[in-house]
Amino acid sequence: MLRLSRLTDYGVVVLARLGEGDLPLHSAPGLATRTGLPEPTVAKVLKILAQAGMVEGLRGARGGYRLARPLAHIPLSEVITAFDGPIALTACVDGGNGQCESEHLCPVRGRWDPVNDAIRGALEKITVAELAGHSTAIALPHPELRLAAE
Amino acid sequence: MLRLSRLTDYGVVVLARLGEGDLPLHSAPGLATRTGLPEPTVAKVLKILAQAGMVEGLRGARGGYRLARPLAHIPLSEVITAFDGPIALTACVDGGNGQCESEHLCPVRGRWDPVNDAIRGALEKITVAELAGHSTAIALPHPELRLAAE
DNA sequence: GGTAAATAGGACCAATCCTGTCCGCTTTCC
DNA sequence: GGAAAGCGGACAGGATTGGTCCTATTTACC
Repeated sequence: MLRLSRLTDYGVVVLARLGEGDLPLHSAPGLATRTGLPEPTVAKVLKILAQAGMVEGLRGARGGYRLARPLAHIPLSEVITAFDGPIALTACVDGGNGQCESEHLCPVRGRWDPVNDAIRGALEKITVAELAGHSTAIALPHPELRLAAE
Repeated sequence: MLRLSRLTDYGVVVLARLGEGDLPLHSAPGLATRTGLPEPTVAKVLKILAQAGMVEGLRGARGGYRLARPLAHIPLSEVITAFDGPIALTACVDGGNGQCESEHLCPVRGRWDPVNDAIRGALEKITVAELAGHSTAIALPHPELRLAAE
């Protein structure tokens, strides 16, 4: 179904909550109650977001997480990459040196790259702010996501 | 990794081989040897392609499969839909009535639709012929896959 | 008319991947 | 010094997918 992992979905939701701006700092337990997600899961999501540099974690009592950048500067592609790894539709991507045993027989060798690039490009153009909907984002549907050849 | 299923990948490869045009008819065992894929898998792929109307199966001895349409008329989105189901990045899509228990808490409710539409649009624009590369396709990289806002 | 070859359809098992959770450690405020 | 919170890793359960096999049906050839 071309689905991205559930963690990625959670990541966007958590980021959106973090950007709601009433408080600059949110704790993982607090975010858990506000999102309706289980607390250990939210903690895991925040850890991944912190490692990827989208949020900053402040340790110690009265600690918590805050956005490292405004949501409008976080492209969706970055969230997906943090949780799901590189954005690519097939396993045989970007180089793909000899890891496919039918390589010499494969008629589509290397042809997937432009497709992957197109998907990547689309996901780089939309930001989490636009998904959250409470920002300076353009109203949906996104004009920049329409394709040139239409 | 935003990957589509391996079967889909096989589907494209098998379609590409079917379109190589030397013979109009190919048997599943024959395609298996020509693609380097195990025969039962190729058979399964062909059955799915036949159900989806992209290839036609001719039963009986001297039977086989042939393309129902030229590859240039088979968009990549159709192959993906046949193997992986509807093209959507998240589970909460297109309607999504009450199947998400945190629905009332979710700040990104319904916002994914334009993203999904953009991906769908990109995958409808490219055909299997272009992936196969032996056709009347435009040379890569595909100009129609570039986004408008660049 | 019989046999062989090939598709059609479905069921099945194994393996992989993902999810969700938990633990111990470190840091910081009160 | 204690409590609260983040950090890092490990781990088991479950769902999904991949790959295989079996049987029935159809058709060409002898």
